[in-house]
Amino acid sequence: MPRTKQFCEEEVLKKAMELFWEKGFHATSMQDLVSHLGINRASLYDTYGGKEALFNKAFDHYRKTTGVWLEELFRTEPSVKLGFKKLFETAINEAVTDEFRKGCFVVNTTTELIPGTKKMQETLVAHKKQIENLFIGYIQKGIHNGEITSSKNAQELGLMLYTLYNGLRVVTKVDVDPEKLKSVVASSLSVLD
Amino acid sequence: MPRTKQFCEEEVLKKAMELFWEKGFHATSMQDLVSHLGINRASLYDTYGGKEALFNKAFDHYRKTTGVWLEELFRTEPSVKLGFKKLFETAINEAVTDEFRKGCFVVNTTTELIPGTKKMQETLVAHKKQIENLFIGYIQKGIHNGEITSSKNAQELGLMLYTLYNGLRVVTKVDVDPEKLKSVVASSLSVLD
DNA sequence: TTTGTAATGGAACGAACGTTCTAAAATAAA
DNA sequence: TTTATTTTAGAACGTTCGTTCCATTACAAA
Repeated sequence: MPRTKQFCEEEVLKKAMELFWEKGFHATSMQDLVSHLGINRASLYDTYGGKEALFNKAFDHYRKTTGVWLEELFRTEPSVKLGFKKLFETAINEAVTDEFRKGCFVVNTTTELIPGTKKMQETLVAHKKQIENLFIGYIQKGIHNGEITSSKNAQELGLMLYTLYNGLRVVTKVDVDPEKLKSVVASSLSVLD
Repeated sequence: MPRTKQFCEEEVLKKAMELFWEKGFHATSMQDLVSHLGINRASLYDTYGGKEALFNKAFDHYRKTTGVWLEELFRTEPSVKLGFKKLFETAINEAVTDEFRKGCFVVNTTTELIPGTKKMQETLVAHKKQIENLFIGYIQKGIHNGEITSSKNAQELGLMLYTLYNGLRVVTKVDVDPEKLKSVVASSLSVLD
């Protein structure tokens, strides 16, 4: 009696994510989505609900995949300084590579939907806390390792690097000079010495 | 024969600026503007052109006023480190004070309209260059003064502080802990030592 | 092969969009 | 006061918005 789905929910969600990521919530129309997702308008509403519900699902998908990626990076890279270097340089390389200059979906959503969307604000507060804690935990690991001087304040360093990361995601939307930015990253990470 | 205007163009522009600043380009409707500017719809079109033209004028107004303010700050504050401290802490205090959490109009516009608006992209590239050069020039002044070690790279420091500033404008839209952020700023500015 | 659900294309909905227009009211200059 | 222009309120334009609905087609399970 139950039937098998004839399209892959996650693949469609990924396409929706990329569209919202590139154009933002308000500038992306349902017609845009219908045109690009490869499924019918009615199926879209049946499976994901309306525009806002789809956006939230797409946003969650982004958080999940990038979160998993970041945890993996921090888990497998023993050198904290190198781990952060990889994170920042990945962002730079993404900016150079991505022909659409989408930037960071979280940053874009933060500046577009705050103020105004209370629910999203809560999500973004939770997200900030989550990523900040990942940063802080990783730095603490470095302190325990002896890689980072134990006199350093992990919380402060974490917030600083998180802030810098957000800034990087903004300035690289305007223009990218990978060499300059990488040297900025390198010298910024000297706060960990 | 020529008549005097019956409303203050700049005051109206300022109101438009605040609306676009808070809600962004796409989420601000002409009806919103008509409702808040205090002038008639027809006058709005006559004086400022359409929505896009009004947005551009409002955006230029923001650039101009903040640019003047920043130049004044850098011109009158002889201690470079203190000047940057004031700049960053002003952003933090603004985030605490502003009930609407508008953030930075330039950052908001960057993430909303890139990619997609070629003309705006060019404006934002010019803006980045302008502010970066202000940063760099100020740092160079500090190097000449002897406040900053002459071995430092002014360009790199400028770009770093500009990036951090952009990041600050993003993270403070999500939530604000002024004390934590001020200590982050303080320790970040130790790169100038 | 039959059966019931999934997916489709496309029409249709009311609402809101940016913009234009008109005719009346207000007001500064002559 | 007369005159010329600005400002006004509001209707109206065609378009697009998000959403719903329906008849048809496609297809997996029985």
